[in-house]
Amino acid sequence: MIRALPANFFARDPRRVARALLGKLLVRRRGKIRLVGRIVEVEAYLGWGDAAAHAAAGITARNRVLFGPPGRAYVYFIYGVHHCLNVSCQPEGKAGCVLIRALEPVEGLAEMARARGLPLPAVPAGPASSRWLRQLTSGPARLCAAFGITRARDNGRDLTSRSSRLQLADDGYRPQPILATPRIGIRKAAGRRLRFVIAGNAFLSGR
DNA sequence: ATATCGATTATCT
DNA sequence: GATAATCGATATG
Repeated sequence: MIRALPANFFARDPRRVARALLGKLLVRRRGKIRLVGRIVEVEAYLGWGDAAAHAAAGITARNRVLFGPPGRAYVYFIYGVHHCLNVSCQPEGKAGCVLIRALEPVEGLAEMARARGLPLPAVPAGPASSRWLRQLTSGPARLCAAFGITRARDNGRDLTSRSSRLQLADDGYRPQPILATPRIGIRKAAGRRLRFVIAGNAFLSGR
C-alpha cells in the first residue's frame, strides 16, 4: 500500500520536511509504465537567512514556485546542461524547499537506463551490476534524467494530487539512522549541515 | 586513487 | 559579463 503525501506534509520548515522525506518514494506514472525510486539523500533550502537558497534574493520569475503553495515541483536548469528537482515547502507566501539529491531505484529500471542513455547490464545481478545501478539515480541531475523531469514539463506541478503523474509517496518504510552533513556544491553558507542522508546507503551521490 | 576541465544556457548584476 | 544546488570524460599519481 503506497499513499501520496498530502500538501500539509510540506507546509512546514524545510529541515523537518527533508528528514521526513528520507525513505519516501518518488513515483512517475506514464501510461502503463511506472518509475519508482526511494529517496536516500536530500538538502534543505530555507526561505529566509539562507544565502545558498534560490529564494534568498526574493521572488523572481524563476523561483516563484518557492513562494507558492506547498508540495509543488520546483525544477531549475543548471550549468546549461542539467535539471534538478525540489519540492516547495512552507505555507503559501513563505518560501523554502527540499532538493532531491539521490534515489535508490525500485521499479522501472530499464526505462530509467534508457532515459539516462546507459546500456542494459550484461549481468543482471552481483557486484558488477551494483555500479550500474548506482549510475541510474545517484545525483540530482541523474535522477531528473532518469525520470524525464524537466522545467518545461514539471515546474510548478502539484506532487500531492491523486491524479498527478509525478508524486511523492509513503509505503511505510522508515529509514534509520539519518545523518546530517554540509550541502554539496555551494559556496555560500557552506558550513550549514542541511544535507540529510540515510547513513551507509549505497545510492548516495558522489564518492 | 584524486584532480581538473568542458559542456551550454537561464538568470541576475 | 559572470555565475551556477552537476556530470562525465580525461589526465595524472
